[in-house]
This record gives sequence, C-alpha cells and structure tokens, in this order.
Amino acid sequence: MTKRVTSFDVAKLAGVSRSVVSAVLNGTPGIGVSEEKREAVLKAIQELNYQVDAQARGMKTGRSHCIAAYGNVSNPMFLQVLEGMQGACAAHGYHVLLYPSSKEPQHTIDGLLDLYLQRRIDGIVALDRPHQANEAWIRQLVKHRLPYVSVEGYPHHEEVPSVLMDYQESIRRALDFLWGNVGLPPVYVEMHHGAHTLGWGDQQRREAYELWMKEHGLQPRIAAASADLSWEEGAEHWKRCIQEWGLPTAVLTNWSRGAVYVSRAAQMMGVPVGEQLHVMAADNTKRIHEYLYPSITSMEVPYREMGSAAAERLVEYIEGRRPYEDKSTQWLPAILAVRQSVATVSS
Amino acid sequence: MTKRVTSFDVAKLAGVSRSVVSAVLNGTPGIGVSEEKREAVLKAIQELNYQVDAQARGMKTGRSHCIAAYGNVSNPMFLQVLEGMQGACAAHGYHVLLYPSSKEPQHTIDGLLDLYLQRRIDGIVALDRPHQANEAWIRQLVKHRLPYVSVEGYPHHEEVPSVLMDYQESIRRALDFLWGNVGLPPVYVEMHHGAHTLGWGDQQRREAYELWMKEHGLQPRIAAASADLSWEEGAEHWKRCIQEWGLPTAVLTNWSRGAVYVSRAAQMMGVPVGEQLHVMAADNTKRIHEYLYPSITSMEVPYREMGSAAAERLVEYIEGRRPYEDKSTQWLPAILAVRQSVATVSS
DNA sequence: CTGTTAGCGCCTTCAG
DNA sequence: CTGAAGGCGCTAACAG
Repeated sequence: MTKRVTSFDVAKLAGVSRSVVSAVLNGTPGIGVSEEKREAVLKAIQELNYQVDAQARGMKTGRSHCIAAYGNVSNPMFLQVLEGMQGACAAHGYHVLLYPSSKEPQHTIDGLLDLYLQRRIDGIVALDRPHQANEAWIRQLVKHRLPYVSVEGYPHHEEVPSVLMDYQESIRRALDFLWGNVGLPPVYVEMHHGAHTLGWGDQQRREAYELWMKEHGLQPRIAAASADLSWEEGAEHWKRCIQEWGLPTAVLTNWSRGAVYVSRAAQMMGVPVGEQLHVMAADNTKRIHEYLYPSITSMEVPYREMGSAAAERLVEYIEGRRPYEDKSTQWLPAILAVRQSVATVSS
Repeated sequence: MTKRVTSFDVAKLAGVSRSVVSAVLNGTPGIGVSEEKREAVLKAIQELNYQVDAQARGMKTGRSHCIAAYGNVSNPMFLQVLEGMQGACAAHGYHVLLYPSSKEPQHTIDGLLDLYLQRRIDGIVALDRPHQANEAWIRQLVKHRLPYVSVEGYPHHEEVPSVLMDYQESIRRALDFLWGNVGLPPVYVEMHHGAHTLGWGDQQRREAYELWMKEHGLQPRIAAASADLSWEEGAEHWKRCIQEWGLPTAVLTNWSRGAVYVSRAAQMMGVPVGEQLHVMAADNTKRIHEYLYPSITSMEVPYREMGSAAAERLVEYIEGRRPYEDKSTQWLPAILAVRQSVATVSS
C-alpha cells in the first residue's frame, strides 16, 4: 500500500510552490512559469507517478468530467452508442457513467437529475427516450440547465437537442442502390407490431418509399405484415407474397427481421436469394449477418456515430462552446452495408 | 438556474447544526439524534431537494462509489455483464464507469490504474482479460491494493479473484438433458479458430464430454471443425458429417455457431431438426435465436449473473467485508434454455 | 445528545 | 514570477 501522492509532494520534490504545480498541470493562462521550473515539475510528476485527485479538483471546479449514458441495457444497439460516446469522451477527457433506464424505483428518471445535482455528472446522453409524458421532466432539465442530448428521440422538439438518422435519405439511398444494381421496381415490406402503429421513423421510411417510386414513375407496392406471427404462419404468408410479386423481384424491408423472413421463405421455395430475389433491409443486421446465408444487404443505423456525435455535442454544451439555447437537431446519414442478398453490378 | 443547496441550508431550515445533518444522512453509528430533529432534517432535505455533493463527500471519505467496468465494447456479451454489474451496484449505491479495452494510447490498461489513483473509481470488474503478459500489471494492482475482480478470466490464479462459469458442469447438464430427452448417444462438435488451439473453457468442455461418455459406457464421437471455412465448404463438411453419424442422432456443439451450421446443413438435406436430428449448443445463442428456425436449445453462459456476482464481490472488498487476501474463484452454473432444436419428453 | 472545529486536496486570488 | 491564504462542501473527532 503506497501512500497517496499529493501536489504538495510534487512541489517539494520540484522545489516550487503548489500553485506552480497547479499552473503547470492546468496550463493556466496568464500565469508564466519559467521553462526550467516547468520541466522540474513535470519530472517530479513522472517520478512520483502523481495523479490529480479527481474529487478534489471536481469540488473546486464544479465539474466531474463524467457524463451519463441513459439507456436500455438489454438493447444490443445501446452498446454501439456507448462505444461511440466512449470514443468522443475519451478525446475530451471525459468519462462515461452508465445509467440504465428501468422501472426499478431506485433507477427512475429522476435519479438522473439527482446525479447532476450531486455533481456526479456534467450532462446526459440519452438513447431511450423517456416517455411521452415526460414534458414535466424536460422542464426540470431546462430549469436546472442540465446539458442533455438525445439519440434517436424527439425530432423537432423545441427543448431537446437530438441526434438522429435521416430515415428518408436512408430509404432513398437504399432504393437507388437496389435500382442501380438489379433494375427492378422494389416492393416495400413494412413490418410492425400488433395494432398497426408505426413509429416516426417507419412513417418517414414509408413516405420516402412512396415518393421515390412516384419520382421514378413506378407503382408503389407495399406489403405490411405483423412481426408477431408464428413461424409457420409467417412462412405461409411470405411464400404467398413472393408468388404474388412474381420473379425476379427486388424487396426492401423496413426491419431486418422482415428481410430474414422473406429470404427464408424464398429458400424454402427453392428461389435463389441474391439472384432471382433480391432482398435488402433498411435497418441493422450487423449483429446477426454472420449467422445468415445469404447475409443481408442493408442500410445500417449509424449508432456508433450517433453516440459519438451526441457526446461531442454534449461536451460543447458543458464547456460553454455551444449556447445552451441551441436545441437544433442533427441528422446523420445511414451506412450502406453491401452483402450477399442483392446481386451487384461490378462497375 | 437554481443555486446549489448545501447541507448548511438544510441545517438552517431544520434548526440544527451541520453535523447533525451529516449524521442523519449517513446514519452514523454511535451518534444519537433525537427523533424530532431527525424528522426536521428529513423534511428540510425534502423541501429543498437537497442532494449531497458527491465530490465533496468523496474527497472526505476517499471513496468515489464508482467502479470501473473494463471490457470490449464491441462484444455484445459485455452488455449483459454490464447489466448484471449495474443491478448489483445500484443495490449498494455504486455507479458503473465504462472503461473500454482498446489499443488506443489514451485507453491503455494503465489508464485504469490511474483512474484509481485519481480516486475516480474504487475498484474494477474486468471482462476482458488483459494479456497474458500482464503479470507485471497484476503486481501493480496488488501493490496498490486495488480491488479487482475478473469475469471469465484467470481460473486458479493466485492473485486475481475471478467469477467463472462451471464449464464442466455445463456440459454434464447439457448431456444429461439430451440423453434424458432423446436417449441417443450425443456426438460432440468442437469448433475452433485457425490453428487448433482451444481455450481453457473449451478444453474443460471436451474433457467433461469424454468423461461423461465414459461414465455412461458410450463411445465418444468428436467432430472438430474450423470456424473459418467458407459457407460452401462448411455446408459440404456438415452434410458429410451428418451422413456419417447416421440418423436419428443427437449433437452437442461447443459454440452456438456450430449448432447453427449443423442445423442448416440438416435442413438442406431435408432432415427435420428437432425430430431426426437433435442439436444443442453449449454456448449462448440468446441474441440470435429469434432469427433462427428451429431455435437452438443451449446452455447459456450466465453473463448477467457473472457481472452481478463480480460487482457484489468487488463491493465486499471495497467496504472491507471481505479481506483483500481472499482471491478465491467463484463458479456459477450455466443456464439451460430449452428451445426447438431438441425434442423434449413432456414429463 | 449537540455544537464547534479541523482538515480532505485542489485551485485561485492576492500580496510580495 | 513566486509564496501565502482562503475556501469549495462535507465528515469525523472532540469538546461542551
């Protein structure tokens, strides 16, 4: 057990006063330190392996250099957001504190605000959007001027800056890709849960599809389907669809799961995917494509990039480089991942 | 922007001294506070929405109430460990700081030690095991008496307490399950990467398989296969294997991927999986089984539970409830997930 | 049982 | 350019 090394020890070894050590460490502007003293301090720091006490510093400065990542820990996509946040934070000397969204009393959304009030965090990046009802909570944020950036939530909200994927653009690019490579008018498969209520993103997607088809003088063909069918029901359903569509054909699905289902049905019918039937998803298949054959071409939601952008922006707020009043939404492009389920024209 | 509320404000409102506030907050033992004062303090805290300044407290106590989660942010399993850690930490008033393992200079393993020296964290739970070479680093840990618990690493290490799954037991239970339900001598499929070097866990699995077969008077049948084959090569390989094994048969694979391959090959041959061919994996399929048909029965590595156990234990070290010298290994049982790829005997 | 006091380690004046 | 001093908000030890 080595005893804690303080700035006092460093000062003593370097033969200077503690304020000089501090000045060297923080590069305090407007305070001159002679080059030799500076060297001496640095050397002493090295020698003693001195580390600034984060708590003491934080207490002084009022900053913890930590930001909270609020999200659903059982959602695999969250990990990608974390990865992005992490990168951006590290670059700015910040750390990421995990704060899961959950129903447990000890982890309500209020806890997040408390964390800020406790000065444990300097701001929040949220993946999970707190319920609609949380206008009240948002008012709290604003009241305390708590820096907050939302990932994939609240497009066009007055009070919450967000980072989102450009859904419409992603569909346009997907369709361009399909059209350019296989030259067939794409069918749009729209998966949904239970009562046919589409999320905002899926509405955008559909709209973009319809527009694109119109612009190309093509008749939109949309096949809606519940994601809650049993495997057997689903298989029947998709086989029927494929027959209706005729072959060859191109399919774009809103969710990757849809692409998997269609692809599977085609294989059961002996239709070669990537030759007679071209399938593409407008959502992430990243984590599963190694288990699939053929693997599915898709437009990936850039979760990592979104996390990174959100953290970057949060730090700007925290460090006052961006005014708190700037609540603009930031749009990121989707990422095209070319895989096996669509035949490609070699250029 | 509301001004910061301090214990001073609370004391004033409640009409007591600051030390009383502190005593109430921390339930300081051996210090009596009359019930009415106590109430008054609590009421004042409520009223002012007072939150203790974590940094000030930390500075005083020398504890940050944060622990670092060290691991590979692009490994989906890491998220489950985080989930477990999170739960255990929350229960003890700790927070989780993310610290990714990576090659970037700003995020070396040394940074973790620095974090501790900075008093930013009180201890570490590691999923990624720092390279073999890191005996030197481990000595550092011990020198500073840094609380450290490893998940899935260092079985039987002298200096590092670990939480691991009981691989042998998991295989025994898998075989019991297969045997009990389909009554066929299971073939063991052993996937590996490149040069045939098995990890410790896979060695344990194989050993357990051989032992179990012997105990049951059965002839072990092991099919080793590289995970690096192309899809076409793999498909051919597995079809041949299935023919060799004959039908009906039962198969246990060390990795879930093996189970997927065998299952796929069987389907291509028109062999009904879950009827003529029973497949089970000794590794997690959790994140993918909704994309598979039939879904794969498996013994899941209890990542969440391991994270939880590790954090729990770490807190014991931190709070001195477990002596730092106790470096014993903790074994957790695998979790049986019954799905479609094995026919089950209804009891 | 209560109130006072002395730091924790750092940063930031303010005089020298 | 340097040294001394004050205080951030809290806890713990010590008097009353």
